[in-house]
Amino acid sequence: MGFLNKVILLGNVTRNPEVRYIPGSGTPVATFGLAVNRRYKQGDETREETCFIDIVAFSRLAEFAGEYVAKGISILVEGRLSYRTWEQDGQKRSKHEIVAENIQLVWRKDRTADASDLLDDTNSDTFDEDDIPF
Amino acid sequence: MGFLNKVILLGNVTRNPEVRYIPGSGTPVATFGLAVNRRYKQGDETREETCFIDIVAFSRLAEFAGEYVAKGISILVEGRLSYRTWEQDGQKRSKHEIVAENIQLVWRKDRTADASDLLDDTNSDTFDEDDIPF
Amino acid sequence: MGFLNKVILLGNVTRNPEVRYIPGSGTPVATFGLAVNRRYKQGDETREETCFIDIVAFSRLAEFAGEYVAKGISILVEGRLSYRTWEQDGQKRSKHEIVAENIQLVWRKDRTADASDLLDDTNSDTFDEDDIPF
Amino acid sequence: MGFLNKVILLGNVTRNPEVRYIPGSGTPVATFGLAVNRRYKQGDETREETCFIDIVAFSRLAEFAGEYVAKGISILVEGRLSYRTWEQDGQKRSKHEIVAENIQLVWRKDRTADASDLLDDTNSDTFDEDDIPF
DNA sequence: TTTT
DNA sequence: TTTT
Repeated sequence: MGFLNKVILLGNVTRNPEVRYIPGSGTPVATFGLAVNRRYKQGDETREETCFIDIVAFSRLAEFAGEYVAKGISILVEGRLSYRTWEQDGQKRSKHEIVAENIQLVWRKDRTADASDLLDDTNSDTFDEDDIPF
Repeated sequence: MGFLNKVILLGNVTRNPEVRYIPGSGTPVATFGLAVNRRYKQGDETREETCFIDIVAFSRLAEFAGEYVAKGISILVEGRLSYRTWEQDGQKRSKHEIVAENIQLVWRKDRTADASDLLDDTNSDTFDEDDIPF
Repeated sequence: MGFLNKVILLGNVTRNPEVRYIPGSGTPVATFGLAVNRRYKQGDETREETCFIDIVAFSRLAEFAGEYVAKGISILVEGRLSYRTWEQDGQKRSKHEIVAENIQLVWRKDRTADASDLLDDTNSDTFDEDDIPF
Repeated sequence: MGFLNKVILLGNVTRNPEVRYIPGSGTPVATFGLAVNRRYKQGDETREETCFIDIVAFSRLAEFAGEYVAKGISILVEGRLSYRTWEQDGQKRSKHEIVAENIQLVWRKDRTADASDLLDDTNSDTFDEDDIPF
């Protein structure tokens, strides 16, 4: 059957990549953490919530990650959502992570130069004139 | 700061939506499960892995889900990846889920009419040279 | 430099695919049209606008398109936006089209089972209680 | 009916935004150009092609663009593909552009720190541009 | 916990 | 386990 599984995240790296090698094939596998923040308004308070997720990269992209991705930098990750299950000490465990298919290093500017506050009302047809802050 | 958190999934609904109402505001919240399969080749075997993830919808989209989404059907979900943490019996628990921002009901045709076999070789890490037809 | 060019469209096929073969290599190339509608409200009128765009597929995906894609059906196309320029009768001409990287055949249900009207207000944080139509 | 029209582009701004105001409503509208490059391999040569497209932003996002977007900078644009038609001097004209729904300012690092080379082999086809039959 |  |  036909499916689609597409994830695009722009966020901050929370852990340096760890690169391992699959026994046998020797394929490199890199794992690191990503934090994607989101600012939203609740009444007149601005709140923030953060999505933490692990990123996994294979092969050449793993080598790239091992070399250029580092804790604290901003990256853009395109990939697919994955769900892994395993047993640990007789317990079932499971985990969501992103299998990266593309990684872009970006350097985001400071918050004055950012459109994220506007996000919720950016459709031309739901625009609230009173809401413009400048 | 500026972030991007975009997820698009086409898969099968694994559980009928459960609709609850937020105490106080009464905002409807619907939750249901989605399975997104992926077929890939390992050597000359065709394998399948499934990503299971919970979908959460709010407000009008929750009511829509409660009315039209049902176990077994195929849907397209656009939304954002979310990570929730809470305490349960003194234990820290956490969970990834998708906050839906758009849901489309689709009806997929049978597998003969599908391009998913072609997709698998596009990952650099599962690529099988013998498979190229030209 | 690093770039990202990602397009995902769910729409109706407006022309049967035409399949040609690149001289020399014999690589198949399929071209067909796609219409993606959008419904929105202007005041209290519901309006509709349609985005027409040509889709190009290569190689195995072109063969798939030639076989299964047909005028009138609904498909999901994932790909990248492309801009071609050429000369015709001494005139510069140019064109945007989508280079498909994945095509899924879908069969959409009738409009009663559809969330597209809800699209503009589906964020939990911009929800307007007065707006709920049921 | 249900449709999906989602575009995500990371590229360079080619023209400073021009901000106009819709007569009557006074809604701001910003327009500027974006170039999204793509590097790919043809045999053992690395080639580059560029997709040029105009971006349109409305309302608060238009004001944001007028203030922060400038020729030469890198931005991430999320939006939808749009197709406009009009008459000019008795001639039918038409145009594709992106209606922005989110803009992120990013600052990309130099090319050594980039994964785009790795991306190219993920397309199953490496076709020869000179051979396209139209 | 699971869909096809 | 966490980034800004």
